[in-house]
Amino acid sequence: MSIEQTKIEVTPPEGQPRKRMKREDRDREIAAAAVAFFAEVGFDGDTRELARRLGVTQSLIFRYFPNKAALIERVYQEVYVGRWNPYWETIIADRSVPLQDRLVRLYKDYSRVSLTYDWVRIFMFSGLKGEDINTRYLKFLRSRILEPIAIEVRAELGLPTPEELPLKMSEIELAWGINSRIFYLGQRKWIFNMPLDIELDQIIEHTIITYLSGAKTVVPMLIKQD
Amino acid sequence: MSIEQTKIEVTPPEGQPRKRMKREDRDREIAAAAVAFFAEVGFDGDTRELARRLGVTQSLIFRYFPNKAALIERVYQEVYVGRWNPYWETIIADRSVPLQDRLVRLYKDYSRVSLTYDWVRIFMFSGLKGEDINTRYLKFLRSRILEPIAIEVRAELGLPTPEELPLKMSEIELAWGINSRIFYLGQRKWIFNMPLDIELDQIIEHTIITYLSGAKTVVPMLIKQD
DNA sequence: TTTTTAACTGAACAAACGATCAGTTAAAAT
DNA sequence: ATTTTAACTGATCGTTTGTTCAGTTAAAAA
Repeated sequence: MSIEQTKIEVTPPEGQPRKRMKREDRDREIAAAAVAFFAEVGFDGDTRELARRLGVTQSLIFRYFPNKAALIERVYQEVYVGRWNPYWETIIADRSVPLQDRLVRLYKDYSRVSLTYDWVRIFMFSGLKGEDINTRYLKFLRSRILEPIAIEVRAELGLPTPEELPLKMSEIELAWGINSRIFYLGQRKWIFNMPLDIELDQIIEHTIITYLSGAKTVVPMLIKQD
Repeated sequence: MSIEQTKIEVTPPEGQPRKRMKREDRDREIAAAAVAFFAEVGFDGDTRELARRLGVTQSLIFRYFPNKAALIERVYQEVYVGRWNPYWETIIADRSVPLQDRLVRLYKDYSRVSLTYDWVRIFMFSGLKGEDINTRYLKFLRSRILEPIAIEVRAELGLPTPEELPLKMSEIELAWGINSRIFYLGQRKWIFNMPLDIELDQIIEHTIITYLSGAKTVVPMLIKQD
């Protein structure tokens, strides 16, 4: 599914001139290298260095992408669009499994893609650049993950369904708490150089327990307001 | 305390040549403008544009700072060191006030500085640049805020003191949850362009309630493990 | 008013960068 | 074996950027 599952040879055979590749392969190779490179140094990283890492000349990059902005756009596609797993959306609604287990399973899996070096750093670089792709991603996340979670919490606590009583902003806001927790772990590790002291799986479990026990206290209070 | 409390005139009087300033004043003016400028565009922002905003020539900046790196170092000082409020450390330990109220008060005040445009964005820019100042700040935060909170939670729940039983990593990790929640709000607003749907004060209250009710469930479990 | 001090300017340099293009050559087609 | 195709290179251009410095001038000292 994601690009790095394809084994790509980047270092050229020592001494020998680099073999020519089919357009499609080279295109993917450049895109993959660009993801790794820009994740490391940011989007101001220069194309000569990127070319050097690929073992090709800088001008070749511009034969595959009309300009640097187009290359960056491609990086966004690879990371945001290419790595979303629709399976996550199905886990949440499966009421044959206890809610706590569903959420733990969901976030353990989600964190395997969204807590990678590339993902975390590119998400921040693009956000700081003012790209609207971040806003779009988070709106998507809210509708596909956070709102469904808030709905399941209603059911779990025996409260009215959203049809009977629409979700409050603050219920969804409570669910943001889970994501903020998870994402912050990635930032500590990949941006702030503060490695986690305990195991990720354990933190995720505690995060879910904390969220659910908080929700039990707060949500009934919330839906009574005005 | 912080630099922006001093009223600084930045736009030069129309038409008139810019008045000369005392070294100390100009120094502070440049530093303050640099904070705002780099927060907006990142540390790759060019010094000519910064000078333009100040209404001076670019070469003047280099008469006040030996090079760009020194100017950036100054920005770190302004934001990280200059805005820390020791009062926060005293709120936590005041047992004449209920713990929930202490934490709400602490984080409402803390968020007034750490959820500003400048603070959030510069924190990320410097982190992505690989500066160690972020790591140092977070270690400081952990020792001055998070560990004290974990200690107060022990007391609140009638559990052994840290002298009797040292704090577990996972107890501190649980307290990170509060900060990650707060910081993420700042990122949504100032980086991802996802304005909050409900009031900040309310979110903080829910965050604290959630943390405490989660702690009541999780902490007794944690301190029994090996 | 005159002299001295130091805040400030304008022009310039070298390095780094995105982008272009005419030419080269490996590999596929004949 | 020869031709055709297209992947790739190397050199170069124009801009932007950090940094320097000799000279200018407002304000303080005399």
